[in-house]
Amino acid sequence: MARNTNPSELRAAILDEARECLIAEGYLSLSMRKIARAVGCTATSIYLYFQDKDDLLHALINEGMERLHNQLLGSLDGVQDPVQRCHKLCRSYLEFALENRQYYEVMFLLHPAHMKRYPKELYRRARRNLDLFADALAAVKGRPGSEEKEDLRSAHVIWAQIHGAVSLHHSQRLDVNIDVLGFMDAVVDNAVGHLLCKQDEAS
Amino acid sequence: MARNTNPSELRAAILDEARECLIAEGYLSLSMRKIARAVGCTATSIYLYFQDKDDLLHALINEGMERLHNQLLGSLDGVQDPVQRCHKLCRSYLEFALENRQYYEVMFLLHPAHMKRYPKELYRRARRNLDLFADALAAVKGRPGSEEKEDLRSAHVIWAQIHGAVSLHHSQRLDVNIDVLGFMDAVVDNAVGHLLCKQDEAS
Amino acid sequence: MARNTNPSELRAAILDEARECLIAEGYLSLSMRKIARAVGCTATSIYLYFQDKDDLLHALINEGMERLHNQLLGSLDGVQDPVQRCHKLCRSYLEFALENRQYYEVMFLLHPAHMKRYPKELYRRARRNLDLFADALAAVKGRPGSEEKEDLRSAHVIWAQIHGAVSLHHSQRLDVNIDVLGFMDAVVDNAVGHLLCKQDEAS
Amino acid sequence: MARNTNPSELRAAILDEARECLIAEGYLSLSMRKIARAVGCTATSIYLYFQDKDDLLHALINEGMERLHNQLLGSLDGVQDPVQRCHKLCRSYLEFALENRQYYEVMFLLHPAHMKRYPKELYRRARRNLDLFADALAAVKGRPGSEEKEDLRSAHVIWAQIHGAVSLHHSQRLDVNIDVLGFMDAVVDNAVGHLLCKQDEAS
DNA sequence: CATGAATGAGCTTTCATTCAT
DNA sequence: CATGAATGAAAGCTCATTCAT
Repeated sequence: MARNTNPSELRAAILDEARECLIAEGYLSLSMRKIARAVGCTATSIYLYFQDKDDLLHALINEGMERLHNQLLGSLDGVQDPVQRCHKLCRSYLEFALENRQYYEVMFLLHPAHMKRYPKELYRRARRNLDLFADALAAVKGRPGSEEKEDLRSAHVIWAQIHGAVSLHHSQRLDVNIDVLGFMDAVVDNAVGHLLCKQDEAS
Repeated sequence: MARNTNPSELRAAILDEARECLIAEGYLSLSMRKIARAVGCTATSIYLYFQDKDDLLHALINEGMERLHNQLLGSLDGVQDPVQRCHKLCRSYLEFALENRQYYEVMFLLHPAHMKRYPKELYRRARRNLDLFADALAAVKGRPGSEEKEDLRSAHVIWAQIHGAVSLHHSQRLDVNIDVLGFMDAVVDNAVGHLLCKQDEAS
Repeated sequence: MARNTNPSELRAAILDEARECLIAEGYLSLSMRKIARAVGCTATSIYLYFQDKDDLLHALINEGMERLHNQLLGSLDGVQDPVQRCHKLCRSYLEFALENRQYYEVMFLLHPAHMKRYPKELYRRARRNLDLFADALAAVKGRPGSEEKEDLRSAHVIWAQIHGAVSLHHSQRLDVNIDVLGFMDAVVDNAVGHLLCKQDEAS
Repeated sequence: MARNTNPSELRAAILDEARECLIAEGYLSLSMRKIARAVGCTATSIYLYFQDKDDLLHALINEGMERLHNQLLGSLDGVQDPVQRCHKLCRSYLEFALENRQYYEVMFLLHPAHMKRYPKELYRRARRNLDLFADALAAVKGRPGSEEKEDLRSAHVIWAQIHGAVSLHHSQRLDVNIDVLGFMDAVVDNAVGHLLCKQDEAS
């Protein structure tokens, strides 16, 4: 495992293990040494591929964003109805968040003070996930891409709704009397349902 | 500053500084030594007032919950209309969250794995804040206190919406093109508006 | 428990608790704070009765020496035969050692570097325990008190034999295949038996 | 001294200093920091060579056991007479103990509660030292290796005798009027002499 | 006689990072 | 491309002790 033929294989291995560590033990226990031990190389070697811990984290986040993007795209496969598409996106995002807790936390929750600023070019790619939501919303309203600002804001509102539910769940702030699955259903309904409601009003 | 005239002044000062440290660097870098340095006492002294780090955090959370409760209660003063009351609660909660990021993070974001279990009796007091929302919702539906479970869930949905918005903002995940205040308005509208919408349907 | 009527009751209580702590958790965990907590007074109060931790330890050792002395004396009650008396002393010492492990360690094992020099006047009292052995040995040889040096040395030899057995047992260095009780019997036999053996030779 | 030419020099230096610290202040005050300071490296560096404090202690014990073993073996060189061999072993052990108090304490006095369990494979090597005694005793009785249990016990009795003398000396519990060398002679005589005495009886 | 407040030094251990090779 | 050695800072916490009251 230690000696790889392909030179960039090690980089991949490091990312893999870092992800595993992250998912298994959380950000707090994510240490260069542990990753190195798991990969089978020295801690120093990691610095050959990543400037520092933050750089590694950024790569990790980026990877997560790609995965999320693919999952979101996949969820839209063959779905035509605009409202349905919104629904699918929410569901898909929710699933990703619930299945990748620690990952999700680094991606969307980690306090900026603990990380260097996320680089612009990476951010641009990450933004595509939000755009999926915005586009879907625009489609619902029948005007593809126009009035971007409003769609972007609406996307943020929906995002906030789901993100809030996820993060309350992750940090175990939900009351014990709440049935989690039912709650999540209600959350998605509220996020998307409101849209229709608003639309009905408009029409 | 070391020797305070008032005996419990130091305790208050520690709590204050702990809050400051939290806002400045987040939970992960909250250290007893840093707090002590900021306060102007030794780390050991902190242990005179708090059993350990977790105890200090619990005190912080509790303090925040009390403040929030008072603020929420205050916001309802003289407001009769049930829907208006919901609106007020949301606004008030939002204001608190935005103005007290330092508190807010420990109160609602800090992962339990990083902290001893929050003591039951403190939790019971904290729960009152959620109850305010649930009660207001019940009032909207015209059936005071009945169907508690559904009201509790609805309260959670609203809470998730606002909490999500706040936490995205705090962790600086909101797109730069988003006008924060406008976004927050939209969030509250969505949280409460949906209620009405649903009610209209029902009627 | 905290407020005693008799002023010197507290001193006694401190010693009692210190002994308990010592027996229960060993020297390493013996802390002024713990003792104070157990007694129900503040750590500061201990300093009213004992100059410092070493002073307290000395008092503790002294107490132990007195107890041992009484136990040794008691064991001789009604026993006339000189050799029997030697035997009884050994047995009695052994019992004390086995039943008061942590106590015993402080009395006879604690590294001098961890304690101020044991005060002369206390030492003199402690010496009486050895004297009991030396006197008994002298009696065996039929010459009461004469040739003190040789008797003192012999007493030390016997003492070393038993102390060695006890201390190997306490620090769990005895092989698992050794039956402890049988071993201790053999040890006492060896300590005393040799005496007789030597005497037989002499006669 | 920080950067050593020979890579494993530091490891040796650490062990050396640890031993020195032990003799100077005893186990209780043995601290990684102190060792590091004495060696001239940082405390962190110690962790490059030893997993933790216990690991360091185990290494120290092991080293001591090996040395003792070699010394015991050496003392038997060319000695044929069984009783003489017993005598030599005792003398040799005694010399080791007196000349290596630093080792000796960790090896035979340190309470297990203060240390991780001594690893089995190391213990097996350490046991060889006791076996030397047991074998020598069996030889005296003319039955090589048989009746192991009894020989093992006798070995323990002798061991206890010498160990007791040594440990009283180390912890400075011997009376000032005792001539140490003479005392030690008497101790060895007692340990071995008794054997012969017993044997004479038997014959 | 007794306390409450405070200190400073100490502990073991982990961390991200660097540098010479 | 990769390593082994080393560092300095920091963490949470406990300790014996002092001092003013």
